[in-house]
Amino acid sequence: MLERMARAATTSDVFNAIAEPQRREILVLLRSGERPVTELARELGMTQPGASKHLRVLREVGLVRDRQAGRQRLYDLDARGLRPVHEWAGGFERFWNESFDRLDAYVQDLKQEKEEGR
Amino acid sequence: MLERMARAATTSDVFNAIAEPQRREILVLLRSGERPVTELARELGMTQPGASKHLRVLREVGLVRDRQAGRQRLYDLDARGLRPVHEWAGGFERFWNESFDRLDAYVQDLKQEKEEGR
DNA sequence: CGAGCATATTCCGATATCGGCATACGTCAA
DNA sequence: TTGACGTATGCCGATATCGGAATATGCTCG
Repeated sequence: MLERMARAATTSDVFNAIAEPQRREILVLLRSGERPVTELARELGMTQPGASKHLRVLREVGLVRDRQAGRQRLYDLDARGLRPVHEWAGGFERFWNESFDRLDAYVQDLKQEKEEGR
Repeated sequence: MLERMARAATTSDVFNAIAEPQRREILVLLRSGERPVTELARELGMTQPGASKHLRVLREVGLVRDRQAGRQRLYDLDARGLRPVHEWAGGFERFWNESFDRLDAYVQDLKQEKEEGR
């Protein structure tokens, strides 16, 4: 069934789902509690259909849950899917610290040269 | 100049750059040291042009550095750009733990019921 | 300089993305 | 039931993505 894909479907994994800035903003907003679509749209300055579409993606990768509350549909955060992202990036911690050390050493060198210079 | 964009350019931010699985694999490989393009391609089972293209993206967002070494171009990890990703995801730690707690509580409940049942 | 290896770029096709707009669906309340 | 509100879906245009294949560029050594 699969013809060649142009890019991993945004709907198929968390890394793709959070590649879109507005979706990250939605997730951040949801940390302070569940919300109906319209309110999210308003808070983020997007249209209602826009918000709905992003929420659909987030739901499909399991980052949000929804429940019906009267006429409204409340969306709620389910952050468990972000753990793999955190862990994956964390696997590089040693390396960005290393880079920092190098940078730090470099800055130290510059300072020293300057002081020795005058 | 900017006509409407279909998606944030993959080349413009780290979140998009790491949305592609093969690029994540490249980064992981580079943790064990710098490598020429061909070796990366071989190790990941991709074509040379394919590897080059992914490396270009990674370079443009600053996740890798390259240096010329004879005929080869060696690519090296610069993981500093992954720190924001780690931190962003880390901002949800409290929430996935919460979810875990809930799940845990639920499992406990099930156990208890079972024990009380017999 | 010219051969040859290493890498980058270009062009292509198929597909996916995102935003906007119109509209369908769903639920409640009178 | 009908109306009104809240939300989802469908379609469109512009653009970007990815992989493959061919080809261009770069660098080194004889």
